[in-house]
Amino acid sequence: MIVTRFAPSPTGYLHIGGLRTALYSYLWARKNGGKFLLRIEDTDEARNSVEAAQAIIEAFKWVGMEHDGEILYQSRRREIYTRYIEQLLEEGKAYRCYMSKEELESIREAQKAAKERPRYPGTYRDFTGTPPAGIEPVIRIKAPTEGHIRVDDGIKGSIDFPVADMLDDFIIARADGSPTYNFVVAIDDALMGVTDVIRGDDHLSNTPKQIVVYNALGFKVPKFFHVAMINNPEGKKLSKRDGATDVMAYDTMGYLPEALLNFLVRLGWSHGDQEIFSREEMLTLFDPNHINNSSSSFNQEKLDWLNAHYIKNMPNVELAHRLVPFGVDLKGHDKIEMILDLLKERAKTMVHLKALIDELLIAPRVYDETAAQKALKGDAIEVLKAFRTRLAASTALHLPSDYHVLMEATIGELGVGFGKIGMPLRVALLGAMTGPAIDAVMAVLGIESTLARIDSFIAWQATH
RNA sequence: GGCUCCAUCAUCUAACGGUUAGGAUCUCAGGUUUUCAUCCUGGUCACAGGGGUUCAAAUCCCCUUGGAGUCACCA
Repeated sequence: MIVTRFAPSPTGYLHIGGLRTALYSYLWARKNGGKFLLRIEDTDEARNSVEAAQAIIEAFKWVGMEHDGEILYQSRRREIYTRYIEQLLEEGKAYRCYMSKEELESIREAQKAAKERPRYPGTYRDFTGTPPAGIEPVIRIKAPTEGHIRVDDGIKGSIDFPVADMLDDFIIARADGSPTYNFVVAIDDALMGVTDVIRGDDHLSNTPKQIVVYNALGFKVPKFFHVAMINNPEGKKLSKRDGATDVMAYDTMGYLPEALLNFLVRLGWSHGDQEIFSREEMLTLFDPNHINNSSSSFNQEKLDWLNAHYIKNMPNVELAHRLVPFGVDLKGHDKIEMILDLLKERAKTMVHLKALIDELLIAPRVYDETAAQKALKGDAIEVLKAFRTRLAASTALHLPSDYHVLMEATIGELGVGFGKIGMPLRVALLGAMTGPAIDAVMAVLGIESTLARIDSFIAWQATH
């Protein structure tokens, strides 16, 4: 069985890059009928863990991703780690190091000055004498001193890390007894039964250390997939300065979770030429072995395009429902279908769609000057008045075509072109030169509102 | 600086050594739309550079260059 996990450190919110690796992990587990676990890495900053977990759960909920089982908090697993530390101590695979921070620091300085790699020299590795007084020891693990550690990565291939150039006897427990990251990660992954670790590229150089721990404890090393980072449009690492990195900010901005997920799944992974992936398709097609090995840049235009696509293709009932959190309540409006059909293909985001709905449903307070000027050329106002008269005399108009007939009749009577009626009407009803088909706008507004808007405009132009 | 990773259009990417290097976003030009948007059609745009290996290289190897990550009693 495939078991994956997402193991964020509690920094406050779910990062867009984190969501991608979480998504990959989720898809891979679910595709194989396995498990997708969640673990909070709060060995150090225990204070934020509750909020962080909630923020992550909230984001997971928003995109419709669910983890299996209970959330694991590393801060609550101290005894487990302590037990393994003691085990390693007893087996002679780890040892107490009494070197003071100051001494360690001066050694590092000397090494740097000599242009050597800063590393712990192994002073207490085989120490048997009496330890110096007054120093709380840290626990170091005995790492190999030569040869290579091989990481078989599902994305990068097989990588050989030369031990001499990158490892030393690293600390697995601090002076206060608390375990360190690389130690607990390996233990938890092993204990949780994680078979496939899908995580960010930035953990690649941690992997040899974790393998040392796996080996010392006799655990089976999982399969690793190190996904390259997401860069900003300038090609640099994505940071808070690049605008939205918080997943939930995309909700606020009016992005649909399915669009964001589709965008992220395609950012670094592909399936031939396919661009649009439903949840079901992701689930059946995703394969971490086809993840691209180079880093990628976040590009807003494509997200916008995807978002527009999902808005456009969403059933109106569903769309109306999703619009509620954005402050749009169309419940009870008898023209919901017409309104949404008219506007959804013009919206890039839900926020945009709300704006479009408001523009349609709320009578214009101001008229675009240049638009009005253009629309009122010649005897346009007379045409508008003629139309108004016809409209006032009409009853039972429902469809756009009903209003269209009325427009045709007006210009037929006056012997003018369609533009003579279309433009003035457009400005009168919407206050601008652009917008949805004008007959459809009238069908949405109904006779009363349409008349009112025309009258307002006529009154306005009389004073201009 | 050491170690490691990465390198195809502006961007996301395809290519199982043999293709006129394909698709998508963006952009541009047409068409549809009384307008705008959508939609449709078409165009511009890429194998970082240099060496090898091979009948044949975007693809394999090496070097250069350029990016990135990481080197803690952080995670």
